[in-house]
Amino acid sequence: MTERTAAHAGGNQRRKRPTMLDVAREAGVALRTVSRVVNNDPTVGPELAARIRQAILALDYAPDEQARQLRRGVSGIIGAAVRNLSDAHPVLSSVDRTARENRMTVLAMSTEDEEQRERDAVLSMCRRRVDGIIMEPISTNHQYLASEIESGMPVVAVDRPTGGVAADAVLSDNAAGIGLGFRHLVLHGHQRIAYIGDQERVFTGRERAAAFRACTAANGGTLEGRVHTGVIEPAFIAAALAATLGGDLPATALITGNAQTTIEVLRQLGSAAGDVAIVGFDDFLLADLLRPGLTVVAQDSATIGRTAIELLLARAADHSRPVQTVTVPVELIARGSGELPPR
Amino acid sequence: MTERTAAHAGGNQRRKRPTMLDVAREAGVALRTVSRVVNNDPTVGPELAARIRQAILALDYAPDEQARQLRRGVSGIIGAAVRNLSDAHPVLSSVDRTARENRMTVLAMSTEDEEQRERDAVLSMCRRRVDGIIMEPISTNHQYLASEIESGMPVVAVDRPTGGVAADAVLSDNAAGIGLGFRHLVLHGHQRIAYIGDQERVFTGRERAAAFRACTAANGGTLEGRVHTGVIEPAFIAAALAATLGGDLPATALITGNAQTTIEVLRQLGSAAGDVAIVGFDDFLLADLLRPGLTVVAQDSATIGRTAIELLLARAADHSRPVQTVTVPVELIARGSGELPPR
DNA sequence: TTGAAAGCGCTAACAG
DNA sequence: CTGTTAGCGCTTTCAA
Repeated sequence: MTERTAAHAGGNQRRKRPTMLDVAREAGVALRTVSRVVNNDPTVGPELAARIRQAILALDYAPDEQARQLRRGVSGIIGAAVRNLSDAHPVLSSVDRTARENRMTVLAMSTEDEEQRERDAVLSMCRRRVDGIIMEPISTNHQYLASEIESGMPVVAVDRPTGGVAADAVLSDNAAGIGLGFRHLVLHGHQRIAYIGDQERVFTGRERAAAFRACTAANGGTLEGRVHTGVIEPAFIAAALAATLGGDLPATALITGNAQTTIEVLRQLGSAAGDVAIVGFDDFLLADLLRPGLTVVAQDSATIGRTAIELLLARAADHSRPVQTVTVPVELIARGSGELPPR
Repeated sequence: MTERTAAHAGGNQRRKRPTMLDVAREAGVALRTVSRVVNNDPTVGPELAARIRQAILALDYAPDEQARQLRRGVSGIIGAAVRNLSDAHPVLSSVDRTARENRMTVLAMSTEDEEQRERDAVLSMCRRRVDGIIMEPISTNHQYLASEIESGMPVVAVDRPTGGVAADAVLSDNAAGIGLGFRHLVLHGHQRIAYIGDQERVFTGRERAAAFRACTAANGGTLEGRVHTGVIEPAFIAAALAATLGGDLPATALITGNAQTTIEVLRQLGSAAGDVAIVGFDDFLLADLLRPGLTVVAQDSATIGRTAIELLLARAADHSRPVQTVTVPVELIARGSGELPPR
């Protein structure tokens, strides 16, 4: 690591920031009048307004949002507690876009899938008096939010519902997604289909596994050795793969319950990935560049993010509106891996 | 999209949030004393402190960070203006982690590679009085930040330097990275190596293209038709690929200047990707799952993010310290595509 | 050790 | 149309 050091900092002499009062003095008017101009209040004489605007430019004045918002009681900030900031996070991106369309900015904090972190993040957002919170719940119990919600903090859960308190939520249609994948595989000749996915104490893991069981039963298949749920780790995936692909009647097709599972499965299958049909839940970048291309059940992140903001703003506008859960459709994208015939 | 609506919102009756004064009254003490307890000031009698803490719990009081920070003059927030929030953004993740280690939170805004958006984002962060700003510059001129920097706002540029104002910066060693890739390909027998990358008005595009030219020259090769820089779009990539891989003496190896270029190149090459050796600048998720695995020059995002925060905090602590540019080493990761022999 | 009072920078009643 | 006067919820001199 190389460090190149310049002669000196530009702003050695730290200039004091001008306040609204400075502008008022500069323009020879009262504080209130400056405030009016800053807020585009039309009830200011045109020449006075011009003089004030000139003073603003001369002093290079910019209003202090923190102070303004303390006074007005709104922050213009929406908090987003998401699982992580590093992986592709299309929902966060959509939230950000929609927030900006509504002249709000997003304060994102990552929970790293830890309950404690979720709690810290969300409560710190509350203390910062954000105008609302969008969260991907990690905990299953959100009692700690009860008093905040009661105080009028809009909270919208995304991907999973909250537990213990009523809050608006935006969820993907997990059951339909599994159904899509399952039927797709059956249509391509598969009868022995297995499922590998997240632990069932996680909401999505539970919903998807249940849907898979229902599909299998409806299709007249056996469930024995076909459903593997657990913490996504190499060892678990290895065991699940051995169990499903080994034996007398190995599965000819696999449904993987989320992106993390899919990726680990592909990694472990290596060049054998072409031997078994795969439909993955969740789309991800580069899934189309794999060979075979990965067939996925894709969530509609854009709609999810937009809907979350809409629910949040609706609740902020009307605190007594009924709590709502919106289910967003998913879509199957065929790219090759899900169309492989049984072998 | 299905909407399920519950009977009624929990918090129909919006409860007023308790203030510090409420706590003081509840505990029968002065406001100041509550403040002391909240800030862990040891000069409070133990039993009084206990009584106050009890009142805090009873009222479920949480201090208003916005007010506290207005008064103290710090916000506890670091602004991060990054190119986007959706793609994997390892630097943002590292910034977030390091910020939290320093008890600060990150306000991330995306610039979407637009100069106007960068300006809006950064100036809005300034108005919010964040404690410092980390930015991936899009513009080449940052005069608009001069007065803010002069007022003491710490600004750290990441990936590219600022223009027109002196600010700390953290950059990857672009020249070394290109050198690593180039030598790696030469070592594997390549003499006709081409470069496809970002337009040269972008700092990194310029640095990497220049380094590639220097390497080629030092290696005694021709530059004719070997360097293609432009806005990364399918048409540009198609033209570049046609030019480098067609003709009498087609290139046998490719260096791609950034992740976006690499991905588009791979997409267009399709199954022909195994015919030409490729070293990509920038690592990305799943690069190891491609076949052949993608050989990359990887930036050290963790170090970049951590260093950015460190520079920011150092400047916040000492506004007259010299401006510094830190160059972070890169690393070549061989996965197959860069080890293909010429053909 | 505790308390009263004065602001941080701004907006919002209410007069003139 | 403009100015005066109170605060938003908190920290911080400065006395007691």
